[in-house]
Amino acid sequence: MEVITLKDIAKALNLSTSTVSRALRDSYEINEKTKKLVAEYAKKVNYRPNPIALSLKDNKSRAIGVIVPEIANNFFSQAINGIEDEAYSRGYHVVICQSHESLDREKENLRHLFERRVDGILISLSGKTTDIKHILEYSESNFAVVFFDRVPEIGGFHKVVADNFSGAFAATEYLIKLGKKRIAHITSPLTLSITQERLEGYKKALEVHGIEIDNELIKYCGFDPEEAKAAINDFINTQKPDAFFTCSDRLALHCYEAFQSRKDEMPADTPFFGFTNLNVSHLFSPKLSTVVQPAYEMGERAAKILLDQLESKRKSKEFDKIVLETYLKIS
Amino acid sequence: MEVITLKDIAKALNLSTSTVSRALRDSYEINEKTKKLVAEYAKKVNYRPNPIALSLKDNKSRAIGVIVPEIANNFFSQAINGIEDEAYSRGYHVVICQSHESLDREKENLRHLFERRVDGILISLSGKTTDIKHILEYSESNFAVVFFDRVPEIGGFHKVVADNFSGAFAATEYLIKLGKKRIAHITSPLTLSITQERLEGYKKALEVHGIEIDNELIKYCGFDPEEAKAAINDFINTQKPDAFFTCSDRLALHCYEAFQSRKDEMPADTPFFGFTNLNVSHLFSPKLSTVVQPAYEMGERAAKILLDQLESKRKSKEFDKIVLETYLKIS
DNA sequence: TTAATTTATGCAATCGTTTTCAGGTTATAA
DNA sequence: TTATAACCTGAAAACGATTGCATAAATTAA
Repeated sequence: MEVITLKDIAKALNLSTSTVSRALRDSYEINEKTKKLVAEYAKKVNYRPNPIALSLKDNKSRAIGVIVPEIANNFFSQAINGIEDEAYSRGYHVVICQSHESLDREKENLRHLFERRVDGILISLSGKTTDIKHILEYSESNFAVVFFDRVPEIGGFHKVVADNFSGAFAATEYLIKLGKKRIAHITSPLTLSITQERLEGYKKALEVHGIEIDNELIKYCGFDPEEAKAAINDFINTQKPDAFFTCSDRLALHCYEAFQSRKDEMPADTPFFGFTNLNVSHLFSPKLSTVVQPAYEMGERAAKILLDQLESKRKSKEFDKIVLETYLKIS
Repeated sequence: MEVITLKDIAKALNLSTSTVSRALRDSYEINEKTKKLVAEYAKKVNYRPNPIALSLKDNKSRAIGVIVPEIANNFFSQAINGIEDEAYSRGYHVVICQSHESLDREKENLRHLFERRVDGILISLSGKTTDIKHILEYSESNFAVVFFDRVPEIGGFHKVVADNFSGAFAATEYLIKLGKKRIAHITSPLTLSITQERLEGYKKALEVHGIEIDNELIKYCGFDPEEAKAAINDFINTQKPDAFFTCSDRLALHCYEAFQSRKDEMPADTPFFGFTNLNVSHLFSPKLSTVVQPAYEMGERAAKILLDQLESKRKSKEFDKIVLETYLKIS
C-alpha cells in the first residue's frame, strides 16, 4: 500500500499542492477542468488525506474517545456498539479505553485521549472516582465531555442515564407481588449516584406496599467478589430473606454464584433479581431475573449528544440529562 | 488544561526550540545548566510532546491496533486485556476495532489503523474473511501484522493460536470416558482453520477409543442463531445423540439454549460441551462444560511478538507459530 | 598572535495539509 | 488603448517536533 500525498499528485500533474488541495475540496477558485483532472488522478492512485497531518493542523481528529470501566461486561460492550454505530455513521472514529475501575487509569486514559486530540469523550466513571477534578481540567479547555451510566452529581454536563429509581422500584414491586416480604438488597457503595437511586426505588416500593424497611436487609459492597460472597452468606445464615435483589452490575454475578452454591438451604422458589445486562441470565438455574438497561440506546444517545455538540457552532449553555427507561427480564 | 509547546518553553527561557528539544532529550551538545533549566521549566508547566506532531514526523505512533470480531465476547475481551497489559507496560497504546464478522468492516478498520500510523496490528479474522489479500497490501509496506486465534493458513506471519486439536480431543475423550458413544459435533464452516483442527481432534478421539465416526453426527453452522437452533433440534428429533460438543465459541450459546429448551426430551445426564471462554458456564443448568482457551495469555504473547518485532532493528525472516494449551472446565 | 578545536546554540528543512496573500491571464468595459 | 474585473494558480506560512548544518564564542595548541 503506497502512500500518496498531495505533493505526489501535484508533481504528477504539474500543479502546485495548493491547487490540488483546493481542487479536491471543490473550491470555487479552481477551473472545472483542473478539478476533474485532479479528482480523477486522485481516485486512480487512491489518494487519502493523511489524518495525522490534518489533526496537527486543525487540532482535531474526527475521533471521539470512550472511557469505560471494563469492556468485558455486556452492558458496556453493548453501549460501545451504540456509540460506534452513531459515530461511524457520522464519519467519526471511536477510541476505546478501559479504566479497570482505577482512578489512575482513568486519568491516564483521559490524558491520552486529550493528547491525541479526540474531539470529545464519553465516559462512565470508574468505581474509585469520587470527584471529577481531573475531568474538569480538560473540559474547561474546549473539550466536550458527555457522561453516561455512572455520572457525577455535579451539574454543567450532558448526561445519559437509566431510570435507576423506576427500575429498582419495578423489580422490588415484582417481588412483592410474588408475596415476598423480606427482600434482601445488596448494592454498591453509597458514594455512587446509581446506588442511591436504586436504593430509593427499592425503599419506595416497600413503602407503597406497606412493608416496613428493615435496614438489616440492606448491605453495601465494594467490587471485591469475596465481599459479595460474604454478604450473601451472611444473609443466608442470619436474616433468611425470602428474595434477593442485587443492585450492582459488577456484583450481581458474584452474589448469584454464592446464592447458587447454597440454594439447597433456601426454599426452591426464592427469587433472585439482578440489575445487570448479562445476556445469559435466562440460562441460569435457579432463575436469575434482571433489570435491564437500554445499553445500546444509552451509548447511541450519548454519542449523538456529543457529536451534535461538536458540530454545532455555538456551544449551548444548556445541559441535557436524558433518562432512559429500564425493563424487567423475568426468567 | 493549557497545551504547552516547545515554542512556548523556548520563548519563556529565551532559547530556540531546537535547544529546548535537545535539552529535553538530554543531548550531549547542550550545557548541563541549560538542560536543568529547561527540564525544570518543562516539568513546572507540565510539558508533554504532542504525539500527533511526532507521528507526522516519524511516520509512527507508539500505538498498535487490534482488530477482533466482537468485544462482547469473553474470549476477545480477555485477549484484549492481555494485549493492553503487555503494550502499556512497554509504553505503547492500543487502539481497538471490531469487525463485527464483516469483511468490509475489517477492511475499513485496517485502513483506519494504517492511516493513523499504528506501528503494527494484532488481528483475529472475521468469520467472512476467506483470504487475506487486503492484509497483504498493507503488510508489504513495512506494517507489522501478528495473527491470533483465527489465523490464515498462509505462511510468512507470526501467529498465536490455541491447540485446537488437543482441546477437542480432550473434550471428546472426556465424553467417551463418561460412556458416551454417540457424540454430536456442531461446528463452524470448514473454511476456518479452527474448524478443521477441532474436527480432527474430535475424530481422533473417537478413533483412538474405537468408536466409528458417524457423519450424521457432524453438522456445520454459520453464525446465525437460527441455524444453531435448527441443528440442535434436528439432532434431538432424529439422531438422538447421547452427548453434544459444540466447537464454535459464537454458536455455543445458541446451541446450548436450544438444547436447554428441549432438555426434558433428553436423558437428564446428557452432557453438553462447548469450546468457549464464557465465564459463567458453571452457573448453567443443565451443566455446560467448556474447552477454555488461554485468552489473556494469547493476547499477551501476540502483543509481545509484535512489539519485539517493532523494536528489533532488522526484521527477522523467521515466523513463529505459538500454540497454547487449552484446558477443560468441567461443570 | 593566529589557527585549530571544542562547546553551545540557532537556523531552517522536514513531515502533509490548508489557507492567506499575491500575482498573472484573459475578457470586458470605458 | 487602457482600466477593471473575473478567473486561475502558486508561494509561503502554519500546526509541533526533530535534526543536519552553520556559526559564534570560548578554549587550547602552535
